[in-house]
Amino acid sequence: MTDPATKTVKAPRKTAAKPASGARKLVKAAQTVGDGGPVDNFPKGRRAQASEARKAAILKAALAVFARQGLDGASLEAIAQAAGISKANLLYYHPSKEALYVAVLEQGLSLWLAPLSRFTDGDDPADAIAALIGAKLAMSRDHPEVSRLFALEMLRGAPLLKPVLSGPLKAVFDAKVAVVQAWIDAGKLGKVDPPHLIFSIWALTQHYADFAVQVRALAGKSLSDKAFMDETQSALTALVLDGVRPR
Amino acid sequence: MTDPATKTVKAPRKTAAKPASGARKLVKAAQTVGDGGPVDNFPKGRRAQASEARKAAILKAALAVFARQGLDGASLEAIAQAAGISKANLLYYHPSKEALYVAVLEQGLSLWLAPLSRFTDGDDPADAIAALIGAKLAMSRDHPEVSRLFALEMLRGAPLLKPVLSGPLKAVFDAKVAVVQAWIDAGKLGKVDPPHLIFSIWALTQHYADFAVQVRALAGKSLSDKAFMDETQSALTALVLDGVRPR
DNA sequence: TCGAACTTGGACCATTTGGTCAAACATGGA
DNA sequence: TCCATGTTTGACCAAATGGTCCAAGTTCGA
Repeated sequence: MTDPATKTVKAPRKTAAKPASGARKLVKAAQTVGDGGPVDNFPKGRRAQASEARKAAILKAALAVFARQGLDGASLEAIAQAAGISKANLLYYHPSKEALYVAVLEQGLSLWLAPLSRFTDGDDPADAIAALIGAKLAMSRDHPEVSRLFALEMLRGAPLLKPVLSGPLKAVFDAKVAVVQAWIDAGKLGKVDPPHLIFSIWALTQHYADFAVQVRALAGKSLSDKAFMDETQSALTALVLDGVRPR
Repeated sequence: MTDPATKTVKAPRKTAAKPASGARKLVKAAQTVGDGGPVDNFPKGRRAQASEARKAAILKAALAVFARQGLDGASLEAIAQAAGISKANLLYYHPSKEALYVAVLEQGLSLWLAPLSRFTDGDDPADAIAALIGAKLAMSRDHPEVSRLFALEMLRGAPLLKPVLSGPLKAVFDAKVAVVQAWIDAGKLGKVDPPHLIFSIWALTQHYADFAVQVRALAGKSLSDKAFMDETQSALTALVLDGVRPR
């Protein structure tokens, strides 16, 4: 603060579009995926509790709205209303719409990455693959909005997520590719293309969240239907493991 | 016009949200998918030609912008600029943003539905399935924006497309499910779940268009790369036909 | 050649919306 | 009890945006 003028200016109405790189924050969040974040379990006062509940409510409401309407389509007013607070209050917790969006993305990131992280080398590749399919499908059932949010972000060209994709995610991805390759080398798996296998499992499972409307229109069911969930899981697992050709 | 007042009022600024059902138009478009639309090949004047070219340019520009930014994120100004005309002129051709969006969707519908329509009963299910995968994958390579546009529409809950989904598309879908079932009954195919097989093929192939950023970030390639295209096609075909388990 | 019909875009307008501000309201510790 | 600190919101503001209007071209058939 050597310039005395800056003291009074106080940012003259958002000049130009700031770099606004919430991307950095997302990369950090992706790296600390397993640890569940800061624990801070010391005794909370009523106020702190209420505040935390509100913050959670805001993120939940924002996720719901963003996942349906997209970043541009969502209005702060709509999110605030869904969270049961005023728009001004919403902006008290998150300085801007994009910051809120980043916070939502950040929160979803761990859920998003968890299944692949748990995909580890084991005796039976078939079991590991089945487990991965199960985990991702459960994710599509229990948190379809998260899946949709990420799909939306990809469709935009992932301006905020790209650093995560080519950074932390690529690291995990490469590791899992190696795992699959090891299975193939050991003769435990047919000669498949490891990267494509992972893409395939993602595509197959996320489809049921992202294209849920279509699935519902054509099959008449959704994953929230227990029978349909089971049926889908077996169908996908069978497809990936054995394909469709008669044996 | 019994009320003299209405004469001067002249619709006081778009009253309430009209039904605005461009959905009807879409359903009709979906039904006439194969015929390539009205042919009208009578001699065209210079004017008509230019007009047609402009219309095409508009739809192309609109597709590009809508597919990236979504209905809400896209601005008429941006589309007009991409098409090289003024916003007012754009609105001369399409009465509203939503109407333009519907027109774009309508145009993409035939491309979108074509591969499945061509999926017919034949001697060898393996060939038919491989062909379907090839066609859908080619679609992802040659018209990724169309794929993304539809994905975007699904993620929104398909407000405009739902009638198409549960109408014409469901009809085609059911027919193809029957085809697959017949193969199974004839012992030409393993005991797969026909609806899920179709969903799977859609999911697998569209993934490479919709999640192209992610694929590029993780695999370093995209379908426009000939080698990667071939590799992807074999990988997906092999997966669907034979699965990953060693034989 | 001439005018009716088709095109085109600059100026405008109303509304929506992201964001700011200051004043009112809690609340919990001293 | 009292106030410093943290919350909450209604009133506002400026920019962006969908859409309208009208005047100025263009084209093409008669």
